[in-house]
Amino acid sequence: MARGLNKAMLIGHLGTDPEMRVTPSGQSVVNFTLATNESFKDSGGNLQERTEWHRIVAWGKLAEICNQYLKKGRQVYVEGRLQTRSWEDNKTGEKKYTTEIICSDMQMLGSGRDQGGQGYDNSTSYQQPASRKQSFGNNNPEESAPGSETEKDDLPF
Amino acid sequence: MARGLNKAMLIGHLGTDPEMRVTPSGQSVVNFTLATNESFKDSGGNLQERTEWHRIVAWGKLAEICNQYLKKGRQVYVEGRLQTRSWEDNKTGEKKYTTEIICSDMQMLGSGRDQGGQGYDNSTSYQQPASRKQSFGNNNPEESAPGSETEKDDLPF
Amino acid sequence: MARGLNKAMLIGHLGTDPEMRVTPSGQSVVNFTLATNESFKDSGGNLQERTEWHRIVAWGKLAEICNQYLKKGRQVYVEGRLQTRSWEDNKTGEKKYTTEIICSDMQMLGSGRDQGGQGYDNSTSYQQPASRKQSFGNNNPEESAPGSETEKDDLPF
Amino acid sequence: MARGLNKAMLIGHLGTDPEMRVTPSGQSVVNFTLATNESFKDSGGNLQERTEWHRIVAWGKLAEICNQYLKKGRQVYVEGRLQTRSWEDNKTGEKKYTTEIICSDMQMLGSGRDQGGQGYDNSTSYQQPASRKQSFGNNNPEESAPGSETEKDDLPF
DNA sequence: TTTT
DNA sequence: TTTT
Repeated sequence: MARGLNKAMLIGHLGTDPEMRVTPSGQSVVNFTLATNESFKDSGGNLQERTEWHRIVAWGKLAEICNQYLKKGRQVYVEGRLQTRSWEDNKTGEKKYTTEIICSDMQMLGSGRDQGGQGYDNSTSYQQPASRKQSFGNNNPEESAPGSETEKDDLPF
Repeated sequence: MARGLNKAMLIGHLGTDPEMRVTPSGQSVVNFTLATNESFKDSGGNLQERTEWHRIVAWGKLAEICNQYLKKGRQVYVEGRLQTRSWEDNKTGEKKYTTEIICSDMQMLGSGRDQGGQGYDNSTSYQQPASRKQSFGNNNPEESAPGSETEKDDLPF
Repeated sequence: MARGLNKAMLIGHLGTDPEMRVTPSGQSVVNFTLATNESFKDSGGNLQERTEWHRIVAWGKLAEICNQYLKKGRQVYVEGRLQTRSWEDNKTGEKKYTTEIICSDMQMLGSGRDQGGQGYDNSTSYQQPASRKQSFGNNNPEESAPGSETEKDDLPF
Repeated sequence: MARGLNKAMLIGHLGTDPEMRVTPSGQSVVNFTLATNESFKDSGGNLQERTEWHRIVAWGKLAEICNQYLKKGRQVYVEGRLQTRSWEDNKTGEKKYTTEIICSDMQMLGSGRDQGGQGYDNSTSYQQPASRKQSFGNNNPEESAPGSETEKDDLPF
């Protein structure tokens, strides 16, 4: 359960193809960068553009889906939580920090035609289970009875 | 899975105590209203206040927690999806519509001392599982190994 | 200023062309509907689809931009606040309620090629000023010095 | 105007009193850190707690309000955009990166009684103007109109 | 009434 | 460095 809210919501384009790896314990992780663009006027009244780059991390099945369907240039919606991790620079021994968005929901936007798409279903989205967050039963039990196989399928399409 | 985003996020105070019922199939549902307040200046420059009322619905364990811990006046954060349902007015036979927020995440805010609180843990929050939404594995499998008992407990405190 | 949070965030497709009108006081208003789609498995394990329809309202320049660039079928991101207004049914005299999203930010998504697009810049977004909300100076004054003409232009493209 | 969405939403407690400074050009800036807490069960099924720390930056009037009313320990809602800036470490000459949330909306939560509060209006919130974002007129001019009946009903149900 |  |  969260005690406090920690949420990031982004719409942007992938700057790189997703990079997939598998942890020693056998879990899938994917990393990619996402650019969000913003225009503003500077103090001289000239229209300027700023691009902000975000580091996205996804785990498990969501990682696999990102790896399979996302490509550099693809427009996506990403929702997740902010996480800053520290690591030691091998060369200097210094402690460094990186802030990442741990993705819990991803949606492909647009038609995918000019996005390097090759026949995927571009309007599908994917959401992580809330199992880590101490769940409290079904959201709407009229739709999904106890014992249904809802979560046992691997892929929804 | 969502195809598209449908999200509401509210911070406000309960206008009523939660009302709990159990469906014929044995599922818990809770309803309450939430007031969000906004101030603005009218065209005369005078500060005006507007209160917007929202109808909140929660299912399952989240319903039970709302029922147990929330009281009229309590300040909460509510996240959910918008849903408009129609029903027939018994007296006139007319079709009517109500828009509700189907709650998937709730957090109690503040210290609870002057909120009618009687000893509850005011900083706990609760989130629905994403089981209805075709999940894809654990959010961060390093923390919650396959086969762990994460979701088998009833209450997180 | 808001006292409380009242926010809706949607990604969906327009179900209708925007309908524009001008109020007696000369203000532009636009209305359109937005569909958000969600798939889920029913208790029998079958994939079901649900479409939720939302009523979107935009005012002022944002209304004009919606009117000019949006078309039925267009995929957009919409952010706004929930507002329920009541009106009297002319035929029955009954009081009725409608919940709408008062749009404060809109973005066109995708490439626009197969969306009825006719040469507009599809990646532009538009955001309402916060003038009604008791503002407190510039967000980042290094970028927009006092006295700059930031808000005097009508159209950003 | 944004082209793409870049939004962070946080509810947490200040880890430090806000630190205010004034830029050479005379603009106010405030910095503080915000802790968001999350509980989860580890793979052994034990309840663990994680605290995530966020660096918040506010400009202009919003900076002044944060400086005046916020204190270490205060619970707040913060909304803003993610921004990563780089700087050179004086000692090592290395390039380093920091991700901050440029605050555009802030709300004090709770009653403020045990939060070091000294008579401020604890339920006030503050929102930046959207002047940098190329605004398009009034959000809802019907509300600013003298004598409109829009807001006179109390309860919609 | 949208989209895939 | 916060909070419960």
